[in-house]
Amino acid sequence: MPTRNVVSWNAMIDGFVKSGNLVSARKLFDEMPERNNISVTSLIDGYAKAGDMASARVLFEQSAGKDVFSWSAMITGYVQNGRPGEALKIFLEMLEKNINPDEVIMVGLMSACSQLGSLTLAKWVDSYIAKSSMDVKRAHVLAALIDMNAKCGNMERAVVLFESMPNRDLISYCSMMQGYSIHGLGVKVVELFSWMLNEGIVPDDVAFTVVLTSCSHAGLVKEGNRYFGMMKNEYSIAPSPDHYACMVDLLGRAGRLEEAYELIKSMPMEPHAGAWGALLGACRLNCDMELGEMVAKKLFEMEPQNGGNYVLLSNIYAAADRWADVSKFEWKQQLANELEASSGFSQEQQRIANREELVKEKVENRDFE
DNA sequence: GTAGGGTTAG
Repeated sequence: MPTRNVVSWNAMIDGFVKSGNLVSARKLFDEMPERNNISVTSLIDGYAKAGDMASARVLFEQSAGKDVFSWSAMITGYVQNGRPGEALKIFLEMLEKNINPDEVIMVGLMSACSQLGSLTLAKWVDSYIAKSSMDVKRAHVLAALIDMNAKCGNMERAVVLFESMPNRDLISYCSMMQGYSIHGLGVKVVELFSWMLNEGIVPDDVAFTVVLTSCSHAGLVKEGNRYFGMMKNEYSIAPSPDHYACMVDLLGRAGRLEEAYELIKSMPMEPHAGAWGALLGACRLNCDMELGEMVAKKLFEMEPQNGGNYVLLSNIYAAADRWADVSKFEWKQQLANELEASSGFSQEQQRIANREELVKEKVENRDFE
């Protein structure tokens, strides 16, 4: 029974993909006597999850009779690898092939749209879904719609969608809170967070990241501290290095540099560059040259290729009227930029970024009707 | 036996 055979091969391929063993997945794929769309989609997804969109693309182009699943794997692959322009492009290609998108594809497209921040596209996608026969009440679809509208600057629409939900879950709350956060409405974020708790929804590490960064940006020190404690004590979530970085940022912005520094030193793990970077930003904000120099020195060692650190230190010197030091570090920053530009990885990143910009521009000028 | 929503800097 050849059909049955394909099914078992596919199950094995998917097993390898899910466990991250792409080499074995590929080996099976090459060796199997007969392949179908499912084999291809599994492997495309594997490459996409591993960040290798080039291989995914080759496989996709080679496959005959592409279906919604293979298109979907490509679209979400680009989205998850931060290449929304490519996701959009391939979506448009799919429409030209007269393949109808389903909910999963639209969720991917909305995520791409959020990343692009294009209100034009957001409006088109929103009405496209409304006109379609898709189930708009599905949690995935709604959360994506809320996220897209909030990130593309249509908060009113995001609010309407959110309030129309009969059962809000953790993700839709996070989308909404993040939306308020982006728009500088930290007080609303805190309010929503407590509503969420009142509804009996249990926050996770991401939810705390959202509320903590929001408190930090809005200067809500007391609340931030409270949530940080709540996360550890009431929900038994061990703070990640990123949570610590949020708290360093929160304290630092509020001018409490000493406490911020103490917090870094008290971390149970080695602080990452993000935490030190938050402290350096705070040193700049509070014109603390002594601590700033120390932190900057550490960061120059940890990530010499990051030009931003040189900028921050030279800003600190500028504020202190130490112009000789300023020019010294501006020169160093230039060096760091050149270093970054000369590495192949960054060139690739730059190439992608330029391409994304181009696609975005085209989208803005396109008539979505 | 295949694809899906939320987080992190200055």
